Amino acid sequence: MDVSHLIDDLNDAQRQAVTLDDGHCLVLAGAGSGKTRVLVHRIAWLIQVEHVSPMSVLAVTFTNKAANEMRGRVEELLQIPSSGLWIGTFHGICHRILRLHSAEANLNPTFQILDSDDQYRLVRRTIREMQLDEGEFPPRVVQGFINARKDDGVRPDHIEHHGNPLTMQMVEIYRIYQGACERSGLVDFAELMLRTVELLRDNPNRLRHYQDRFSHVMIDEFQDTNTLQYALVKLLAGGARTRVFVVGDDDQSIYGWRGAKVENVQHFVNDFKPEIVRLEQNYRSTQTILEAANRVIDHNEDRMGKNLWTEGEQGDPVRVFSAYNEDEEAEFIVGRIQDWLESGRKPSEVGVLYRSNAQSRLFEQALLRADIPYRVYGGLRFFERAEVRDALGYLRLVHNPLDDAAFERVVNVPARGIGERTVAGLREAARAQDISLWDATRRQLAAGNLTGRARNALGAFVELIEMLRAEAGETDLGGIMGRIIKRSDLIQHYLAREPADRAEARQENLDELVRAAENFDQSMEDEQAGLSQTASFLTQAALEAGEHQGEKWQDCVQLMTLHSAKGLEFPLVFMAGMEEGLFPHQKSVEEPGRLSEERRLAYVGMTRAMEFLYLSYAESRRLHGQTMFGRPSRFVGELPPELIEDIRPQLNVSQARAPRASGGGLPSLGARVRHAKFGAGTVLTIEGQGDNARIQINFDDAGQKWLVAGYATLEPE
DNA sequence: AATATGCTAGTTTTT
DNA sequence: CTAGCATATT
Repeated sequence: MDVSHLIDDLNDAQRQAVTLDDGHCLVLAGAGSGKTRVLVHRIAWLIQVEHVSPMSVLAVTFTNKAANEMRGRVEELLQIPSSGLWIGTFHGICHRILRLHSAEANLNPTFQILDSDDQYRLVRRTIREMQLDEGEFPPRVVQGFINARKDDGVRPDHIEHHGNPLTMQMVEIYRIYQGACERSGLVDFAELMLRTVELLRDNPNRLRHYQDRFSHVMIDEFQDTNTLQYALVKLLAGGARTRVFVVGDDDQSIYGWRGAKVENVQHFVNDFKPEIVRLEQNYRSTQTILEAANRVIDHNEDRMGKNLWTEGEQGDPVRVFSAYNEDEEAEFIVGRIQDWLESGRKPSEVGVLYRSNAQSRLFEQALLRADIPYRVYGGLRFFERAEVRDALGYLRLVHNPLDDAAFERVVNVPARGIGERTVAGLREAARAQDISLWDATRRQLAAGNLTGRARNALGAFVELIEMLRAEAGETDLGGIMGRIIKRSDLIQHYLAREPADRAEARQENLDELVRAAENFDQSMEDEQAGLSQTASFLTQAALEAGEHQGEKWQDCVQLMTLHSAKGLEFPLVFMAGMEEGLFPHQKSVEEPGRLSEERRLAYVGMTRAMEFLYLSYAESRRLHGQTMFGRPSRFVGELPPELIEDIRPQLNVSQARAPRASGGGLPSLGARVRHAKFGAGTVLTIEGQGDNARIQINFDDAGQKWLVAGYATLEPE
């Protein structure tokens, strides 16, 4: 069989990785070095050349997008459907394993996935039930605590609280929250992983089964794995003949704050003694861009070491623009985009990257004024929208009466006169008898424990759900979904409560939801696992929240955070807001170890650019309602001068705009002043007027001080 | 139960 | 400044 197509267009390093015929492998894949290609060709090579059964290959990614792309490309290369081959996200794979062995995992066979929004609600509910102060135990923080413990593989009993009462209380919330999940048959995202690891750890037979089955385990974006994911890899790789092939880039590890452990790359080297292959040839960017990115990342310590190069052109210098303020920065960028479009190139070839979402507004406004189409990444995805979640809440309750989270969500949406007091009574009854809210409601009704209004309202609600449940038995998924939306009166609810355009958008999304249900095709695996059509649909809604914005692909300028940009590429890239405090973010500067992650983020941003790269910063910026004077980001300073073109050389703030402080009156914002004791500094803030004014000054040597104008003697410098 | 007002905090995100 | 949330009011 001719297999040359599998290796012909690969470079030496890529080919070495693809054809490696023994042992484990770590591919250190630089940005734009063709790592997906290597993974895909590796899988094809194993199957076609080494005659490995597709059943024996497990390929794991972090996102559905990556999994889908990999599957598509494998099928394209092999020219056959990739049946038997397991390709999926960590969570998708774990979900599958848990479905297959729900009994051994001590899970209700009809368990459903609790997504972050419903997890948050359940955690908040738990805190309230425990009569704890939400100020002292913010649900967000507790949710993060629980997930972080789970990501570390830790159950409440094993958390070291060192007698710290706050920690002990959080552990207790974790415990009670977990109990509520179990009773309702709900599994959160982290739990999918943790249960699977526990299942395999405590079940030697099951473990051996998977170890025997998977002779090849491949992991994408290995630098993003957390403790639990690494544990899973180690378990699966415990089999004598299992070979592990991981691809990653320590320089692109930007998710440490959510539990990713770059150290896993080093651990992998120590634990598995893999062959290490470096992919350093880049097929994306110009020499200049790569050199600049290399020089920035070079300031980090403890790297595995890697130097990107290209056979491509030198290219233009990296352009650095120093704007007077954030408005001028946005104007500049939009002006350059206009030039780009006038030269005949496309909006979709442009990426505007920034550190935090709040920065998008400026660019949205400026692009709107210039009438340039744009798309902002982030925000809610289809299955995360409130109306979709509300409708799915009904489906969940219809499907599983034990699902208290779903019950809470829909019992009074739309408002049907079931108030907080009524629901509180139901919760108490449910807890007292250790039954679900649904059963408690039915018993309360049957026992005649409820008074007039509440009884009628709850009676109608129960009737509604039971009617839907009866109908569910007689029609298909699309039919049920349609009836849920019709009978629940959700659309009326939005129309009455919200402005027309908003409500119409919700209505369209609900129509879309019905269409999605109608067109839903259950996978063979789900069917074999004994899942109902509805259960599959709900699972997919939780596990794959859908496209961002759900809009059809348009030719738009792409606005996104640096984090979202990972994995993407654009001919023209702007990195905006390159200021100390903003990027690197202040919080990352303060916490040790976080700065190098910020630098990796800068590296990720720069390596998105194919042809042209602009970095810009504003000398003054309104932030939290105050005008701040920042310094350019240290990352700008780390660029080699010979690769840079300064579009506007940085001016001293006082020369640029600010009139000099004049005797008598108040100095201007940004003015340079001199104080007898503190020396020279820059005026940051002025509050009030005349002699009572308070002036904040950033002294070059003494740091930031607040002074009162009437007492402090300030000389213009 | 829906609306008005006041207060506070303010990175990054996938599953 | 402003969005999101909690409390107060009708």
